[in-house]
Amino acid sequence: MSDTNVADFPQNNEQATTDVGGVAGDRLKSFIERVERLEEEKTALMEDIKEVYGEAKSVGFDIKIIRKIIRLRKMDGEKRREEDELLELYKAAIGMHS
Amino acid sequence: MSDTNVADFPQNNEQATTDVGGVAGDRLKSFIERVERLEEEKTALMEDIKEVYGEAKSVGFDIKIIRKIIRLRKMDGEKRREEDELLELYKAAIGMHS
Amino acid sequence: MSDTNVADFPQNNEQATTDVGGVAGDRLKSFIERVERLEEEKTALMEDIKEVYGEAKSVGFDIKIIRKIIRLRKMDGEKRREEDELLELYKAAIGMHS
Amino acid sequence: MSDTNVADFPQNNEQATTDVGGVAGDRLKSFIERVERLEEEKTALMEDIKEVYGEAKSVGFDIKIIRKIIRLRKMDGEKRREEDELLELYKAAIGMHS
DNA sequence: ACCGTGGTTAGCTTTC
DNA sequence: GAAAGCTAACCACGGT
Repeated sequence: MSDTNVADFPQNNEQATTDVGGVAGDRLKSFIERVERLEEEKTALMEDIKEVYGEAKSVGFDIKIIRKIIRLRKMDGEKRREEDELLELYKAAIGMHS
Repeated sequence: MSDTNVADFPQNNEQATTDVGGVAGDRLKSFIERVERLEEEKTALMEDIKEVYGEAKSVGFDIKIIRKIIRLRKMDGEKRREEDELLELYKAAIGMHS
Repeated sequence: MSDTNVADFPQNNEQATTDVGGVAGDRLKSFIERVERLEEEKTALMEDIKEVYGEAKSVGFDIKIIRKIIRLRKMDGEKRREEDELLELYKAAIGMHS
Repeated sequence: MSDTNVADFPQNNEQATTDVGGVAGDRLKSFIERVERLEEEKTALMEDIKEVYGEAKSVGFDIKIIRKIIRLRKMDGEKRREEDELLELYKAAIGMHS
């Protein structure tokens, strides 16, 4: 935390939190840390998602198909074309080559 | 959930969970729903992040600057980790196992 | 080159280059071939890189180490650039235009 | 070149090129620089490719379609499915919605 | 409203 | 064949 603290860049390290160069240091720092905390959580979530996919894969599912299904459900409606692709994937997965 | 349930596609809708076309329907459905739940959380998090940025902006900060600082700080962390890994590699190369 | 010429797909094969279905055939073809040529060069370059690694390996170096060093050096460059950009941003924020 | 020279890390800076810790410094440095040079060229090429796409776009072409054509030509054969997608894209481009 | 940039995801290659 | 790193494609945001 101390060595490469970029956020402190235009800031004095005296006791108080006051402005330097027109930038309210502490306020800024607080925003930065809030974002960083949220991004950490987001990263954790992304890892969780990956794990679920890994689990599904290890049980024999085709991740590509699952992803497509999820995307499809999100779109939900329009894009019938995607459904066609899914159908093709299913057929390929079953070994039913078109 | 009922209208465009693509996941059910190659599946019979009888009572049980059994295989259809080599795909274990219920198992699949469970994976899909877990991912969807996690992605919802992720979306919420992304909204939170946006809010923080918005708040910062409304108080006069430049979002671009904040983003760059955060990226820089992330790079610091990554760089340090890479350096540690490199050191490990060197040690291993010399035969100095940790 | 002649057998599966997909690019010609929506095109008439008459003498001239004119539009078919709203797509200017010759123009399109030219772009495609330029990209393909560049990608060939890129592929060659990637092979060269591989060769260098192979050579290094054959002389006893640990490729993993070399890769990591290169990545680290690249990060250094990127970080410096980012820092410069941040400085510019700060200056702009203060109204100190370079 | 002088400040963060990671490659020099476990190396003495005396006059000669000799081994330190079992690693032949100069030799290593040479490999690293060769790779870096090649990667620079590769990056330049990637930029050129982007430019071509940009040019095509500025003249009204749909980059997505061009990419798909190029991919298709590279695959050349197998993957009739891709061709179907291309057909759909064409139809959409022309405004002929399926 | 468009463009450019940056961040996310997906596919591929390569390594263990 | 599983895991990771790399590359490429995609998408969304912010700025102009």
